[in-house]
Amino acid sequence: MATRNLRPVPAQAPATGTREAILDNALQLFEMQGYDGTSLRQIAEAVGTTKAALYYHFPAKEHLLVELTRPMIDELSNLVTRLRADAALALKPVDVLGIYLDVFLGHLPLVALMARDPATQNHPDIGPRLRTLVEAVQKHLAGPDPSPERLTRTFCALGVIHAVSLLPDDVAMNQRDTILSAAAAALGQTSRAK
Amino acid sequence: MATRNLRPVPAQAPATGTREAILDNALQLFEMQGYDGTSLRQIAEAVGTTKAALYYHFPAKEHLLVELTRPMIDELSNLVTRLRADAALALKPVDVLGIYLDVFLGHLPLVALMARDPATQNHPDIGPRLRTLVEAVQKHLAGPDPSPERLTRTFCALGVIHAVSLLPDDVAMNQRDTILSAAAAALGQTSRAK
DNA sequence: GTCTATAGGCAGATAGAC
DNA sequence: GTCTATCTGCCTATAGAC
Repeated sequence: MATRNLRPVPAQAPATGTREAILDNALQLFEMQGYDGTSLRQIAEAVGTTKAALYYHFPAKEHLLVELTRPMIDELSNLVTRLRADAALALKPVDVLGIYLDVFLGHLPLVALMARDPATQNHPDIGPRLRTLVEAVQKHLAGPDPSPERLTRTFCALGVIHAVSLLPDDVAMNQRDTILSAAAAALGQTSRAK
Repeated sequence: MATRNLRPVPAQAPATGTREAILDNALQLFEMQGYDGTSLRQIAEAVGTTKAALYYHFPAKEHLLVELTRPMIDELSNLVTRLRADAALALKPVDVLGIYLDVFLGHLPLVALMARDPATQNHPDIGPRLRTLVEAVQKHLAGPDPSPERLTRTFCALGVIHAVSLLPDDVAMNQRDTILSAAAAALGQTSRAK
């Protein structure tokens, strides 16, 4: 019941069909109340339909979570694939942070859910997958045989990016370069915010 | 089920009485499964007692949350009081970040719960209070009439500290100065890790 | 594709014996 | 201070009409 003030955020479709309306409302409610704190009755009411209609579109409540998180998981997966292919090479740490940040900025409403909801983190198809992907990015940033300090700093740099979910929406979208610069600084690299 | 490696953390009692055992087990379960995902039956089983016994010690489930979070909320409150008294003065941004970080490190098991659980953030006696306190620290760090960049960087610096809940426990405890250094760097200040 | 009605289970919470 | 037994209500999910 907020976050739709200025221009439309590209990552969120305008909810044409019923199925999209369900996902849209479910995401908003999950974000506010958490997955376990949100009942199918609430979602159905928000959409303007009934619980039974929900079960026509989704076989179980947890499938809402899986469908909602899939796009962002897939993008992270692509990033990690790219990192693996690129193993020896051209991507500098700042570049990796930038791509990682852009994935997060492209899915802001989702980030809050994935970063904060225990039900999401504990779902067998989501939590382990997400942790593996983040760990892969972190290991890449740390480089081979990292010192404890370097390791800690990679966690800190990712922490900056994960914190975008706490930013006011307009700040997050307009300050991309500042955030990247802060993350790079936390990592111990300097980057000119253009 | 961890976090007890080196010197004892003063904030976590060893659970002597039943009441403490209940709080102890509740915290662990809330951390793993979330507040809404944890039933009183589970807590009672973990403690080795019954649901009814829980109700002798606590009038309702939500009081577990309030009791668990109070110590850390109080410490944050003290920090903010200190900042207000100190308004004109001696505490540099890096000092503030250091104190803030130490509060978090002193309550690591709690941080995960307060940072990530929607039920905690939505509880009327916890969420609003916590947000007010963090906002006060953030405003103090930003200084008077901050630029958008400065504002973003304060969020980033706090994001580094909030990320301690994601660190492996041993890293968090042993790398205090590195974390502080990264947070200061994100803010745009340099700090020598001593 | 959406509805009404309902099954079946487990949640939080209470009563009252010991 | 802790127990057994139970109440009430909401939850996820299903059956079957339209």
